[in-house]
Amino acid sequence: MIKNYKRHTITSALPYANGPVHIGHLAGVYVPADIYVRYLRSKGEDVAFICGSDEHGVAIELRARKEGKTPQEVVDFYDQQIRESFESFGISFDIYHRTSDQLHHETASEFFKKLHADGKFLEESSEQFFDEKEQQFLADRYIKGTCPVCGFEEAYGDQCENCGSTLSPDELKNPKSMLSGESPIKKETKHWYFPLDQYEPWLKKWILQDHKEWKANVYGQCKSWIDNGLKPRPMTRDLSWGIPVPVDGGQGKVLYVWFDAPIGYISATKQWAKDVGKNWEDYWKSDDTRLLHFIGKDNIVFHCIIFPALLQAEGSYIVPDNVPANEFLNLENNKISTSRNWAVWLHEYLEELPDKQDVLRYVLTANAPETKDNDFTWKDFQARNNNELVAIFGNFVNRSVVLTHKYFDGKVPNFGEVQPIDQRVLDAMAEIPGNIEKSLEQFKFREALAGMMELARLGNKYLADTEPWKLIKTDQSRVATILNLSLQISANLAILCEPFLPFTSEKLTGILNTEKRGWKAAGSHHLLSEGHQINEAVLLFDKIEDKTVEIQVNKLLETKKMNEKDQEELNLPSLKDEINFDDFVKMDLRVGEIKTAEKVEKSNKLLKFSVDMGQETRTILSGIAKHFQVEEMIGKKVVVMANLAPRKIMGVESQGMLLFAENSDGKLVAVSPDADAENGATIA
RNA sequence: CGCGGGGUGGAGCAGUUGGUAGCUCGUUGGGCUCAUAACCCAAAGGUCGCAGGUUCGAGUCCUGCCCCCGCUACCA
Repeated sequence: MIKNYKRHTITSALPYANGPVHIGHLAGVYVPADIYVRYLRSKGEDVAFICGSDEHGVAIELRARKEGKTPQEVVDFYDQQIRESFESFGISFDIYHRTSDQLHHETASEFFKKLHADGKFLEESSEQFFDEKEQQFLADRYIKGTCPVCGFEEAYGDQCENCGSTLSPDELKNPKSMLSGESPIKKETKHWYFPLDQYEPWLKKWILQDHKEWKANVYGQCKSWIDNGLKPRPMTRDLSWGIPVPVDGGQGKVLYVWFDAPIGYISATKQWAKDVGKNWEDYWKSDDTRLLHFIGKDNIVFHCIIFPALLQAEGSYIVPDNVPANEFLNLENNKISTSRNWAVWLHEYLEELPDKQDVLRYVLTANAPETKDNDFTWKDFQARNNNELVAIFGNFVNRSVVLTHKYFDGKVPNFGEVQPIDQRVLDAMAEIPGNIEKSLEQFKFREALAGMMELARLGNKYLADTEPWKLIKTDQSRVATILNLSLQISANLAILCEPFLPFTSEKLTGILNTEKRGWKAAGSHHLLSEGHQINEAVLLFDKIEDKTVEIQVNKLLETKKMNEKDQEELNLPSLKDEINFDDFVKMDLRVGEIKTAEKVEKSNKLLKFSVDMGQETRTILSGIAKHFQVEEMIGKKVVVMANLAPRKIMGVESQGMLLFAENSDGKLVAVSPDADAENGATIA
């Protein structure tokens, strides 16, 4: 099934350089990729582990504008920060490159030119919305207007949030630019389209037939895309920040980020090959190279459909053998969000929990979102550290080493006669590396990690069963055998844990006073020779106290609260134009009581109320069905704008308006007078 | 009726071609004392999202529905 590959090119998603990286990035992409790479290297395989910053795209341009910086300044800052975070966590890239680099610009341009020269693109002109004030073409999502289907006024250019209709910007009534708020104009623009539909037969065979072993989430997503019919996709954009379109007519346009970013893998490989004196083409154009992309689930279509099709179109490249995409990690029950600052940032973790990189690597692997979204909690973090790393792994090693010093002056004692219980341990020890390998080859990192821990658990049980601390009084040579074997287990752990816990592996190797061994040595009980002097025990892991974890939880809550506040301030609309007293008294606000409430047919937003206003009862429509249940409204006192001109909505006349407060999260709250306010009472 | 992934004891996960529901952690009880009050043993704990259906028998197959997440706003 698995071909005999000569070398491996392993990429991990390029982080977008407009913010720091957090535990979600680590859990979904970089830790699994690093585990796999370290495992391959440990086996002596030829590996190129590639990554870098993705530094183009509309978001960076907007951010730079907002912060009053140049896009280059923005990406320089985050590139540096991201780079340092990865390095500190032991993510062992062979190269961490950047897409703003000259070499990348050249590589991407060449790639584009080649496809262009070979006639692989379609050129098409169309009218696009253009914001004159900002001098910018507008992506669908940056246009707002009235939905032609339901009349919702805040519909986006691609979809109406209210009725769910899929739209195109042309269908919107009163389109407005979200950048300037102005009405955009139509302007003609030309773009280069990549006709994905032409690659459908090839994709069908390549993925649906030949790669049934891909993870269910990946395979399913691809199948869905292919089955739904592929369409040409524009590979260029009307922006200024990015790689200029390198062909005639491309002035003022740049390559689409999703065209240029994956090529970043190639340019990074080029740079690396140059640095270490290798031939980059071996890693991208040779059939005996295995290409793997580690990504998150949001990137599946780009890495499984678009990029491979581009590579195929170019003609000289290999395509990925597998794309082990993970799902997402949540944090304390909420989606991780950069904009809402709901995250554990790596650079902060490193400062606040120093020397605990392996703990996080462990927790994120044990709880990796391999088949579905998972949740990271600090409580779980603490439990896994204390109950698994400290209690099982660290404790076993410590016991073995301390006993060896106590009874044999820190020299590896002689291995004597093998008893049945020893044999069972030897057998299990010999079997475990193969099991871990099998799991790793299927990208089941949770399972692989559990396999490694099984060996530590086995060690503890072995000591408990043989009780050398009792035997020492009667049978020293038996104790020698037991401790020899315990130390051999520890030496095995040093090898097997290296992909997962590289810092721990190094520490353990130091305690055992040996050289670092490769994966192929694992399973043996001759890793330490008799009489070999080992070093004093140092603790591999420390307990994490409640207080430490509490600080993190509180910090998270604090940050969240603060950000919510900021967000609220940001989101509070600026005050409307000042009005004079005469304008104010024109408004007739009154207390009303809701008598009946019902949904308006064919509208999913409108509720129809009859409101007791003292002298009269009015019919009032309100677009709040998403926020309130019909039942909870009945009997409620509300504030009514009583002299608003009546208006027909969905065929029913609405005689006034109910007042609501809108929170920053968009939730509506009724503005309710106390129950003893009389119906019809005026408000001033 | 968009499409895809997921919904299994308190938490995280396995469950192969349908045949008495398993693992790790936690909990409770016991044992041990070499070890970071760590370790070892045992027990309790599940209407397998809901409702139907096929079958001698369904977590596993079929139908319908519900919930979470992604595709779908600077988020891997």
